[in-house]
Amino acid sequence: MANTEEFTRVDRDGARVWITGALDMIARDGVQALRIERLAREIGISKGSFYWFFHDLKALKNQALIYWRDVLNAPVFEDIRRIDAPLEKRLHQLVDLVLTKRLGRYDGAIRSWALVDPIARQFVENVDRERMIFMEELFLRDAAWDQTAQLRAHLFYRSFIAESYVRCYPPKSSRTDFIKSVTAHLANPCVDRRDTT
Amino acid sequence: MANTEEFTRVDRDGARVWITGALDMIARDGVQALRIERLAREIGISKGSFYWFFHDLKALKNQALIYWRDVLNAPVFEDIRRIDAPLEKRLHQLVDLVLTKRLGRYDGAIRSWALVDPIARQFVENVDRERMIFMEELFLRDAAWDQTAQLRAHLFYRSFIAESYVRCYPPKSSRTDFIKSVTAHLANPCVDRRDTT
DNA sequence: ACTACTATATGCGGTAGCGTATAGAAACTT
DNA sequence: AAGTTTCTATACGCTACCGCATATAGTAGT
Repeated sequence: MANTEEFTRVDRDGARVWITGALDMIARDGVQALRIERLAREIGISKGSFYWFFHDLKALKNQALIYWRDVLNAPVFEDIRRIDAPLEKRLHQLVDLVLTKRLGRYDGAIRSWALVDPIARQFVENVDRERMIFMEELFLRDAAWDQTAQLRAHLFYRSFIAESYVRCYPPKSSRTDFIKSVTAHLANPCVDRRDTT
Repeated sequence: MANTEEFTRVDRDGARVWITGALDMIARDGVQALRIERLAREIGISKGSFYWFFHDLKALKNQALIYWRDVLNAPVFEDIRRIDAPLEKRLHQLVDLVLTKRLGRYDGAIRSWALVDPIARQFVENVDRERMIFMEELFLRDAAWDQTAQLRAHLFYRSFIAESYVRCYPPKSSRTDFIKSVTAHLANPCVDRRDTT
């Protein structure tokens, strides 16, 4: 964004090691802990390599965000769109991809990062927007007539986000139990609702 | 926990300035950014004062967590319990206290902290547990007969948590619109649900 | 004079981390 | 086989301080 002249080397294989390493380090210790030499030690590659691929730490961080957005998120949409199944089944697929296959493993870290850095925040906002368009589409296609579809889509998404930060589940429920309940509960609209007002 | 012999001074007024200042700084820049001298400059009090109240940074951090747990959370329960009203109204009160009166303003920061620090994690887990007991109680009292009460309590809570990290709302909805919808949607159980299986 | 609290000065560790330069390995041209 | 590209390893020089902890003196109220 600021630096238009990016290295052409950032999409090479060697660079990916640095990028995923950076994401791991950020996930473990927070963005502020991400340093070049520290990371070099961690992934077992010398510092010289770093300066061959990136021009400084800022560049690496930027690439990490781009990587998260483009190679860790976008493909999920495609995967889920491809299979044609009822909403609930699709949601299970999504859960599987994001939680058990751990495609969403960096979400928490990057959101925490976004709390303290405007650039990261921008990325998160854009990704959220894209994801929500996808989610709403998913819910609306299944039950276009229902007014609560959008709301349910958002509730579902937020339950996901909260997964990174909340380790508390209903009594006698495991994490997977809970997620299954949420999915089942939100996949179908509520036709008749008790009115207590 | 580790250091049993705490200063008796930590609950004095002067200490509270440091503690809330620390929380503010953590919220703005992350835990790693919290330093004694930096904070002294920020709140405009000299460093000597710090060492009069706390014995080191670790002690301050601990007090910040205790403060968050005991004076920023616990009173909310009392407030909501005191008023006797239907669930939905109570939830609105809760939203008002936590979001507009900003009693939950440090939640995001502390959860991010918990991601990288086991001690903070411990606090968050305990607070979550207490809060969920309270929330479940709230939902169950209103509709003890309903099976989804617990689930709805958790969905509601998680929507809250996600508030710190997601700035994305349904099309043409403001934040308050959305929160109102969520509250209305989750306050009442679903009596009849379309079954598509 | 005593308690509660603040300001300033000092000392100084430490040390992590940046960026560059330079040489070398491995592979693949030609 | 020599040359070129791609990537890695090591060394250096530095330097910026930042930030901790203590000591000591001062203010203000009671």
